[in-house]
Amino acid sequence: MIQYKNIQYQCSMELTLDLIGGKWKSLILWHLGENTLRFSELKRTLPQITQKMLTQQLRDLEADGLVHRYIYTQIPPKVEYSLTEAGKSLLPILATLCQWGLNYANDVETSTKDLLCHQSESSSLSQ
Amino acid sequence: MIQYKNIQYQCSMELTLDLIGGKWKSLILWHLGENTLRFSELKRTLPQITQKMLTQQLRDLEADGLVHRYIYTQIPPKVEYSLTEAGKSLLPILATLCQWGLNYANDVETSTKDLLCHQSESSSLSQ
DNA sequence: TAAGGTAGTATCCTTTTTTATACTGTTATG
DNA sequence: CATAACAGTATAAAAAAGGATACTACCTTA
Repeated sequence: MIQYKNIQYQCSMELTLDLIGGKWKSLILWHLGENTLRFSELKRTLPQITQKMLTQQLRDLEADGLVHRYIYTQIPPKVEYSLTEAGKSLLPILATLCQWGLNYANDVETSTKDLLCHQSESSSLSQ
Repeated sequence: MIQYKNIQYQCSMELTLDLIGGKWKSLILWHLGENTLRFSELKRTLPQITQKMLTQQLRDLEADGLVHRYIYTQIPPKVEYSLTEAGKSLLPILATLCQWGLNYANDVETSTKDLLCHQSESSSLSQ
């Protein structure tokens, strides 16, 4: 049992999911791990995300103290996003998750190839 | 760039998220890490989840080879869920995530207390 | 006969998430 | 003047996720 922002969690996993779950947050954190990035740079790094989503997720991450937002008061506007210490502390875990996905896909790929040896036409992506 | 089930991922993090993202999957995996569980036991472990969601997520996890489903052909029905090797390989990472959430909440709790000592009106993040 | 446990489906509905589109205001460039 | 880049907002709509309820089929117990 753990509490954060007036929410009770039976398991700290649920808390973790609230902080970094969803389609974009861990991806954003991951890409900010390499560099400090401006809004538009981040947008280009994640071409699929919409401006609204990017703004929203960054605001959430900022409110949870995982991302820092630095506004240069200049024109045209310049805003830089970087990881806080808390955000940085997640990087090794995200790296492990990334690597796990890679290994997983390779293992499946390999065992799929074994199967494909017995099939006549293997490459089409019928969908 | 990585591929799985005819989907292209720019980053293996996205693949990982497809496999274990969402509100329930990592929670289910986490609870199955301790024991093999029957459907109804799992349901009691996660009281908030509906039968439909539990069934759906378990089917997804099974299709991705993370969970094994063993049906006893008996009446009343008995179905046991357990982690596959791939599922088990995730446990250490989930444990780390869990621990990270715990540390995070404790740190925030502590620093919030510090702040409150000095604080009459300083907290508003006007924006 | 009725209720309860088992592991689900089926259907409809609500909520949340995500997307699409248009728009703001400033400066610089052509 | 028109366009583009910047960092967003606002609004509406679509899609996905999640929830509520009822239902199946079988057996056991009362």
